[in-house]
Amino acid sequence: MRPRDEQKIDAIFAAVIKLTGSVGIAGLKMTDIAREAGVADGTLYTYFRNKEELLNSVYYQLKRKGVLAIVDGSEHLPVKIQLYKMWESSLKYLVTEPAETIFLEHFRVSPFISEDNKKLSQQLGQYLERLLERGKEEMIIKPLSNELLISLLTGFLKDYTRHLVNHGLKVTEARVQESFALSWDAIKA
Amino acid sequence: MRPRDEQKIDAIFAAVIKLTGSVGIAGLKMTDIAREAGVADGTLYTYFRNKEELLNSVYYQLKRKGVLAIVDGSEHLPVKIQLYKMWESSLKYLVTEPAETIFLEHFRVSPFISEDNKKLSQQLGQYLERLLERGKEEMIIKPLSNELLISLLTGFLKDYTRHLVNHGLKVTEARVQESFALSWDAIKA
DNA sequence: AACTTTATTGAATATAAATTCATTAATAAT
DNA sequence: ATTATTAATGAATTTATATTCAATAAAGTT
Repeated sequence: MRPRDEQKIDAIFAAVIKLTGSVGIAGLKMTDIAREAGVADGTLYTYFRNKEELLNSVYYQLKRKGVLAIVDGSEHLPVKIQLYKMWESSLKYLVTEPAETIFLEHFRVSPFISEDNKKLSQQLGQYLERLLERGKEEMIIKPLSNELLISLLTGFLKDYTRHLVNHGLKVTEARVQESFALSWDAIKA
Repeated sequence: MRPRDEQKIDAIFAAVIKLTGSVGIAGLKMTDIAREAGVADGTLYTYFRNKEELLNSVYYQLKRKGVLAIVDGSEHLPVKIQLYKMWESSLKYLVTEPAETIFLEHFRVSPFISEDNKKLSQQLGQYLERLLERGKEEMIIKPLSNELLISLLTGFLKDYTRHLVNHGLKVTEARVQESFALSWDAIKA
């Protein structure tokens, strides 16, 4: 028997993400995905039951990947240092993969998202929450709700990323420091 | 001759925005728009040449409205006060009309947006820029690029809005002050 | 090397959605 | 009142897109 070519799945995922970056979820066509991935239309259906399942798979995979890209094993370092590392790795990750962000944001509000993936959206992010809690205990972070603090960090991060991407700017050490300093001044006690 | 019922245009716009809030641009169907607006499918085409033109009209109108909702005539007041007023009115506006935000964000990356509207996206926002420049001259705002400062303000604003909307929270005076204080601590010199 | 099984292809088909248009209903003008 | 003109309707049509499937190719098994 002939085995599946698992690389194809990666190519298909990459195609979905790349195309979403230019035309959004609204412009995604199975034919275009297939062409971009270098496979025939029908091949998409040996790996995924239908379009909905394909997109939900991409979403699920990106969510997992995104978390891993940010959470590294540096739990012992001071809060501010850990935050800085997260800030840096997030910025680099998001600027490298801007289409992924667009996919995640658009898919969450689309007719395709499954109930399971809707729940997933809310779960993740506990790592950052624990870090902020520690900062509050140590009195170096303002005693405000995590939601407020996280909105500032992630909101700024996303918009700054968009700015860098739109202007073709690199993530330099200076830019990481400059932007992190802004965030830190906001949330520090 | 029979005149056009201009109220219908408003109903159609409202329908587009409302539906986008639940299914995104990707889930928008002309039939659904018509039903939600209380008109027949064909009626959509007496007001708009096609779907693309309809959506671009909604986008254009929202852009103008959004600017007006934020820019009031308080140019003589101190920078910090003006920023606070903008923060407050923006927050109230965005929380009241969350679907509008989704429409604007998704439409910008969609196969429907026209070249004219793409340019429009970039233009607006000079009011805020001038205000920040004034703050820098007065040495009360950090001497950083407007893009960086604006990313922080608008990014945080959007994410905080989303949080309030998702949790059904009201825009109270306390929440406006609390969130503005975070922003201000970030950007102040 | 022949056989079996499953992947792959892409044109054909089915499905979904946008758009049209013959008909009817309102409104204004005469 | 009657007529003229344009809006409004929604079923029919067109167009776009998702999905299927018969034919073929590739890989493993004997």
